Amino acid sequence: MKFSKIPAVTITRLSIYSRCLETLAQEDVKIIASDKLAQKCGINPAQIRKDLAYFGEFGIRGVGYFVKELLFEIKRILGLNKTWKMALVGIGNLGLALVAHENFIRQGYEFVAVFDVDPAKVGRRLPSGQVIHNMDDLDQVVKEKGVEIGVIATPASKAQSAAYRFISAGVKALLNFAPIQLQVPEGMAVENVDFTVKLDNLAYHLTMAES
Amino acid sequence: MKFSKIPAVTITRLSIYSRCLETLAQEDVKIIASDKLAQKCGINPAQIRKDLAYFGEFGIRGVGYFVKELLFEIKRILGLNKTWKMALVGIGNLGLALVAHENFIRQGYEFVAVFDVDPAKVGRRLPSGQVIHNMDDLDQVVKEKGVEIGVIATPASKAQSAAYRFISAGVKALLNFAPIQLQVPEGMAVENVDFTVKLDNLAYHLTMAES
DNA sequence: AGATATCCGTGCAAAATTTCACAAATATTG
DNA sequence: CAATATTTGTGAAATTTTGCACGGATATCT
Repeated sequence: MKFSKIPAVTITRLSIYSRCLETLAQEDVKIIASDKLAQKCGINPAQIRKDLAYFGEFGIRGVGYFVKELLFEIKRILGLNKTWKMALVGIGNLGLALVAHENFIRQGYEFVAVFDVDPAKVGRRLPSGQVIHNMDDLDQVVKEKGVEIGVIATPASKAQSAAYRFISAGVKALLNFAPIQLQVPEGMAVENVDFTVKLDNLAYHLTMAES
Repeated sequence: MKFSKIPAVTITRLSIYSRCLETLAQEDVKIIASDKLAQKCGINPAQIRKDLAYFGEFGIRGVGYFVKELLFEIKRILGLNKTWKMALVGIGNLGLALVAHENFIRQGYEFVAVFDVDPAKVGRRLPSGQVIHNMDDLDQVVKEKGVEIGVIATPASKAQSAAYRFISAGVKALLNFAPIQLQVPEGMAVENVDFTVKLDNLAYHLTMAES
């Protein structure tokens, strides 16, 4: 299938389009042209049409795209017509904030289990309802609850071992907040959310702009 | 100035190299070849050499790179030989977690001020020491404290107005956690940290892998 | 209804990025 | 010290990604 032929950046942009379209739908905009959508996203209009062309024809020439229809199609393509089950490892400041983040649910992502190594934390119940499990139970809990995405919010030093746990429990997708490059087997999907890398980009920009 | 000729991805990779090198330095590794470093970063070795070549010659043929020296040079290039002053808008779960995140300080980033619109929060002091300011004082506080990077951790609906505040206070770099495309004038640097876009990538990957 | 305007889908060219492959420099071995 | 082994820096090729520009389809206006 086409899977491997579609650039990762295209998928990232689809996600951005879907967000823009959601806003437009809320504003009760019915139809939008690629030019207008492009402007909102800060992207070239031809790029949008190209991205969509990988998956089919969703627009009407001389008219544009029906907002709701296109939104639906993009969500279908991305696989957002279901709720994805996530498990979190690392109940620190960041972990807590993530679990409490109500955006996830709205977007179709749900934390069905949380884990920590700290015996003092294990057994406690979070405000959002989840009981903190021991890491040793990860394999079992992941299988019981049907976890599909593993989220790692541990310190860098513990991230790789958390990843191994998820891998051996059969989880195929990881969202990693630890500032480290995870080693994973072929076929795993790993996405890194890395504040400091982004900050470094800003620092560089500021430094260059000065000189 | 070469600034505009250097790809953004190169800067991102430099940041990743610096992290790997820091680990190596801690492990007391003195010298490393581009092949080994590449393996650690999951990047092509020629890519590393090309990236570095934009800025000079840092290696020794037949030998490799001195870990500490290369680390120092990369940090200098990125502008990390100083502490950058940040201000945060939005003291929700995420905002609190960010301020508490001790990694930032270690990496040379410091929150010197925090803001929120909620009158109930304004005036309170965070565990990390900062007093929560009113948004109306942003301009003044930013100038007093010499804020260089604005961090936006508000809901999407408030993010653009927070950005405007920073912009008119003269801040030239923004780190945006809100799931929205900020509109900013020419010359501003904006980096988005976007969990849901990353999750959407994972969802797509999992969906494709099934079929 | 014909003329004009809008806007999608897409072939193709341009630009950007990655990767290869090798000369040049350094180190090591016999 | 010559021969062999490493490993960088880099020109050139290969690949990927972006953007232009236009045919074709739809709508609107006179």
